[in-house]
Amino acid sequence: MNDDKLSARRRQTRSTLVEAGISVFAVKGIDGASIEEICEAAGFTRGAFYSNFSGRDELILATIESRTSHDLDMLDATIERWRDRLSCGQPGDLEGFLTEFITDTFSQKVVTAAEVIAEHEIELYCLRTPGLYPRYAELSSYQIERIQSLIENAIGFAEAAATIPLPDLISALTAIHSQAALRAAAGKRLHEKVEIDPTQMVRILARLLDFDRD
Amino acid sequence: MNDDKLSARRRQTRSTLVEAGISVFAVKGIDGASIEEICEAAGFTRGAFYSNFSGRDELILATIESRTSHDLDMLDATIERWRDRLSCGQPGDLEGFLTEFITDTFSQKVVTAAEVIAEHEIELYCLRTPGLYPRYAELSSYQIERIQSLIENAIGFAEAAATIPLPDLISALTAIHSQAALRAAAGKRLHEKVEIDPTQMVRILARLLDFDRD
DNA sequence: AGACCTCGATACAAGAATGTATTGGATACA
DNA sequence: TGTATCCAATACATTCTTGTATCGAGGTCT
Repeated sequence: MNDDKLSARRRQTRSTLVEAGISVFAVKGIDGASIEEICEAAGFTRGAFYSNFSGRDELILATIESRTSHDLDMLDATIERWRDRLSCGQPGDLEGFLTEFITDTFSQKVVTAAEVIAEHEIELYCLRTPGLYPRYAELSSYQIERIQSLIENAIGFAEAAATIPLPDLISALTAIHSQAALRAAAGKRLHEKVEIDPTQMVRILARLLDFDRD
Repeated sequence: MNDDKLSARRRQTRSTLVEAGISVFAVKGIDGASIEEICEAAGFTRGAFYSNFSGRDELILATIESRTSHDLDMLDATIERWRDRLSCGQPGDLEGFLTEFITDTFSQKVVTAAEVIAEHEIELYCLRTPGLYPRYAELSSYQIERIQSLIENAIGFAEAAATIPLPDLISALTAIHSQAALRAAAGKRLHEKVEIDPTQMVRILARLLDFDRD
């Protein structure tokens, strides 16, 4: 987690290995991928790997740390953007507003098909690896917090109210997004970007809100 | 798929291996589980395994065939039950009706934590295994068909109309269910049963329908 | 420039997993 | 009872994977 102490070279190597891991995991699964394969994909040898990580689990750990930290930055930036927006006027048309909101919140999260698949793979891996689960759960909860904050803002801005408990609303949206991403990734080549049509989520979100406007 | 030609003994062995596979997959992941481990869990040796399956993929295939055929039977039975109900009266209170419907449709599907996790594991494995994906997709689509049929019935019975396209409605419900099942399975021991509180799904479904009643 | 240090490559040993070929016990059948 | 068949156990050869211990190139500091 603390990359700070590491030399630039080392940081670069680690990050290359992490990226390679994602690519290989998407094809072979986490346990199906040998350390050797990952190193090969990264252009290193196993020597480099074991000099940087104690083993597979530590690579996974580095992967979720890096991924989450990136996602959190994106979410925080989005929160900022929407906070600004709060002060400068009306939402305009509802459809457009929600579409923009959903796109902003969810679509920056993941890009290539490989990343989507690897993310699901990692989720399961952490679920069944006691040493990894607590950290995974912690990092997930940070993301949920941010998303909740975003949704609260947006709802307030739209002068609306959630008609179901907020946690349920959020988990529904993330579930739908996560499934949609996986479906979209299924067909594609690994490095194709995954585009998720926001209309399903928009429609559902719209239906789960009450609008006080007259 | 055609167990018909097999002797009872052979059928029993295969099914034991399939069950053992599910247990082991849930702990080790599909690629993390050695054939040996699966056999050990089943009380057989590798000789039995290779006498029954050509390799890991064929075991997975047998697993999804067996699982799906069971699920389809359940769904068909549920469809029957609801068709009967159509003829014998009013839905009564809406909340109760939807709760019963959701429970009926989704809750019989999966039982233990191990099964939930293994199911997700298998989904990803099939996604990245070209030889398995077509069959997996085919079997999934049968299930979707049944669920769609159920939902159509229920909506009609409740004298309601979906306010978003039916496929979107269904995929939303399955996504929510699937995520809820995984979350519920996460904490538990492998053979504990997973209970999914239907209220989230009920509330959302209710919000996604328009009721023509007066 | 020279000594030091960092970091990845190489070589090696040990262990794990796979798949096959063969064996032996049980069961069905005549 | 004898015999043929089926099916899982055993034994074995091979390949894959892992982790460590060592080496050496390239950079850094004085």
